[in-house]
Amino acid sequence: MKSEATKLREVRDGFVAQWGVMGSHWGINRTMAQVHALLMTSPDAMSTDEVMEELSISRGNAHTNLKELVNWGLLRIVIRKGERKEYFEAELDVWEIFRRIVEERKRREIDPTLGLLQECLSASSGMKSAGGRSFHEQMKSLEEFVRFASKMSDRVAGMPHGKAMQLAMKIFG
Amino acid sequence: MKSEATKLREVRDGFVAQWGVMGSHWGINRTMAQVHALLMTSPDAMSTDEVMEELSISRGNAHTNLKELVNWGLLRIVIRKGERKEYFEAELDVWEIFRRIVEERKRREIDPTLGLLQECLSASSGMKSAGGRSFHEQMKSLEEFVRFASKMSDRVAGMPHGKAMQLAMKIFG
DNA sequence: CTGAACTTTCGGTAAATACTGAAATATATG
DNA sequence: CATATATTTCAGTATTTACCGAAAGTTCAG
Repeated sequence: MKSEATKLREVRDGFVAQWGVMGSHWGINRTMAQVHALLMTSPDAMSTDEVMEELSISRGNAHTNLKELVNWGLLRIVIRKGERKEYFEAELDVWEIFRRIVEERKRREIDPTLGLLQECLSASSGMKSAGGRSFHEQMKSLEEFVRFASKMSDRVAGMPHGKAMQLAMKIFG
Repeated sequence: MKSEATKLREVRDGFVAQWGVMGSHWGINRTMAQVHALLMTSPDAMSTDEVMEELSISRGNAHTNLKELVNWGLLRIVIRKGERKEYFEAELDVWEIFRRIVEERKRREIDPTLGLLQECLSASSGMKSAGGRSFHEQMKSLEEFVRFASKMSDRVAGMPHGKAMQLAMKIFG
């Protein structure tokens, strides 16, 4: 009979591996997603060496991805007194995780897109030809929409969990 | 002095190229994003050959990406009477574009994630150890949240443009 | 200041992904 | 059914992205 600890290790390893696959299906580095999954399901903070060991990856790789996750705000660095090593612990609150991801994706995806659209918008303003005007119109609708989406995602991600749930109820009701 | 047609060609080429860069920054094939940009700003439907020509890409590449965009529901195939070639035209309505993208990303990103979480949830239910129970709890919060997000994105993407705007006003108000 | 503990960087390499070009297949026309 | 026209597939190749491991850099205690 399999011990509970063994079973847990198996299930957790499966989770880590699959979360990595998911990650790569939505444009996130596989290893980064695995590190995140590992720490989200770790009872304790882990050091770079422990992460290397657990995932069988190199120091450089572990380092890069841990730091990237810190940049995303999904991991925190913690220091244990009397030790010089850095340990990493995951943000566990799902709403907080969601907010960080929305914020980061907005910064990386939405904001630069908006910039591009605004350039095209002004570069094509005042064009007289049919082609020029229809291009301008299309840029205008896109720019309006993306600007709007940007504002909305700020709003939602800025809400505390409770407020967001209230709002959600309105949508369902 | 530069003619308006020349200027338009420049601006549009810039848009197509940059839209491609954007795409690759959010996990979408660069070429696919370029093809999409090209057709969104084309006054007329285009054939595979015209797309190849315009973007200087091979037939196979053009074909694959055009068909993929049709799968996403972002392009339609149109047939001109008296001709055997297929032409492609883009969906131009921004709300419609948004809905298609949300739907597709949900199908690819959210649904499989939910499946994984549900497996981990049931595999860890009833565990007695501290580690087992905290793993189960974490899976539970994630599963609840993702299931909820899934439902919300269905709701929003299922709304007609007008309804969605009304709702948006509530959030701002 | 010196050495040990730990972190960061980076050139070379491996793996994954996208693209080409041509052949194979399908479809319409006479 | 023969031919021309158009679409689809795919093996080989090119490009991009991720990873390793060792060396360089940093920090801190003694």
